[in-house]
Amino acid sequence: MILYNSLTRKKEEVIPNEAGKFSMYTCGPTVYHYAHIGNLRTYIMEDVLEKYLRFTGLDVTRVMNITDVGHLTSDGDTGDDKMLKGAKREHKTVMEIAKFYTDAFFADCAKLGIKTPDVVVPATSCIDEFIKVISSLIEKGYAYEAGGNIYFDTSKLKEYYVFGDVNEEDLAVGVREGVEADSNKRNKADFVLWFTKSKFDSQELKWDSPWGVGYPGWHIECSCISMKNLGEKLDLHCGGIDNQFPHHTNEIAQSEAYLGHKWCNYWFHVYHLNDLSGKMSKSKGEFLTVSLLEEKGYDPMVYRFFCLGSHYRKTLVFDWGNLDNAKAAYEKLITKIASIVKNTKGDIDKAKFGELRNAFDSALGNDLNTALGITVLYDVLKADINDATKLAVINEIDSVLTLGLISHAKALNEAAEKAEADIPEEIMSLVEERKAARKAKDFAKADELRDKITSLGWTIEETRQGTKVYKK
RNA sequence: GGCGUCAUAGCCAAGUGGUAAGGCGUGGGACUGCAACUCCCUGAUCCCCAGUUCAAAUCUGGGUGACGCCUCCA
Repeated sequence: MILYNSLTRKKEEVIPNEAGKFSMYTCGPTVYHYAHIGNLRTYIMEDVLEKYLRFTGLDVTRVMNITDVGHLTSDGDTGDDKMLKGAKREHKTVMEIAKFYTDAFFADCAKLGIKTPDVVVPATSCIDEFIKVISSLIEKGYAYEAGGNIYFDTSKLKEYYVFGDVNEEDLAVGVREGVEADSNKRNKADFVLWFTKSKFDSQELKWDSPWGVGYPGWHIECSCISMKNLGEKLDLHCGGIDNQFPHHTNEIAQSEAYLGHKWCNYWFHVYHLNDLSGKMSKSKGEFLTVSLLEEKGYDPMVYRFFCLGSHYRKTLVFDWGNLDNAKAAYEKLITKIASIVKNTKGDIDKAKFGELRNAFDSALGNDLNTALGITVLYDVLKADINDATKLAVINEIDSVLTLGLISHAKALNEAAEKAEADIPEEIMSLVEERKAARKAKDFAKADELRDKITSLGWTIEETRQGTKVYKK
């Protein structure tokens, strides 16, 4: 496939290190709170990428970390630990918080059709690995101790700013409020590998290390977890665009300093979901979670459909009107599929099947053009082929898009049948009464009866197939 | 200030030099007692300026705007 590589800033043909196999690393969540739907956009797009790579025949191994320690709100020496903040807020221990929000994260993922990666690793389970790599970095002269902490020395690298041509002098330091420069650092861009003497000393989770009792910096976990599980050469690393710098830049610095050779070939960054006022965050505006979407009557799949309608390298603006737009489109799509899902007779037209499958393949194969992939879905529905063939193609497409197309369509049909069977006597007699009124052209009475049926929580419609009654 | 991404109809969006796909919405129509459903029809010269070319939304140069990052963030 062709994919935009953030590292080279070009679209490139993806060539695995080892033919037929593919290693993929994903920056997982910091489990201090629920994920909001902006966070989840990234995981949705990564999920589609993973499934598409499998669709093309690659044997993908995907690893994700869970950040359950060491992620400070500031990388200076002064920030709070996010995990500890969460724990304080909820009067729980850090481990309880981590467990709770890890479970919540995967529950949300499941609702959105996001497959759990093959390997999921909490940072706290790899402390030995971190210590091993940090020790080695010190030995090799890439890290130093200052003020009790271990820092990575970015001046030892030939190239540190790999994602853009940055002149360090031009970096604005402390542009954000509340960020202080750390005077222990030898260079502006140096970052902490291990904390022992943080000013913030109430850190709950600490481990012994050659440099004293402490805890790891944020960046080291991803490098170590990736190298431990996927080896010295990684095919693709993905994450949200905001992680490009400093997190991913630092990962490359550490990993390649440690390994002594190139580490990861392709970098995939998903752009943000914004609201009307800009970047979505957990602290401002509505805290949009999957549960909130459900409460408001949106199937989580509608949100997935909304995301797939746009390109991962484009900022997507969320507002309820846009989501309604996606909801209407998604429901219409399901309705259309529901009308063909019953009719599976006939042979699959192999040639047409291949043609349509190819159309989808080349859409996704061109820098993951999911919007065009969805268009292929409409082409399939309109194509002059039998329903069995249509369903076969849709099934293929949905193995990548995971919009629950066929299962939702079947559920829709079943629900309609069930609803019909479940209509209580009381409603049924009103419906019959209304039919009689209509026949007698007493439309005032018919409308009155429809209002009554509606007020009892049922909906009645005249469709081409006759009167349809169903629970709201 | 530096770096990066993006810029096509009300919204989402395709398009990778040969004369603007598709979806949602809107408006109109068919059907229906009405409504809903369904079906049909309906819209843009592509942020601006200059250049290359027989031909540019697509290439080049210069602007403008939005968003992101520059040590919390997906």
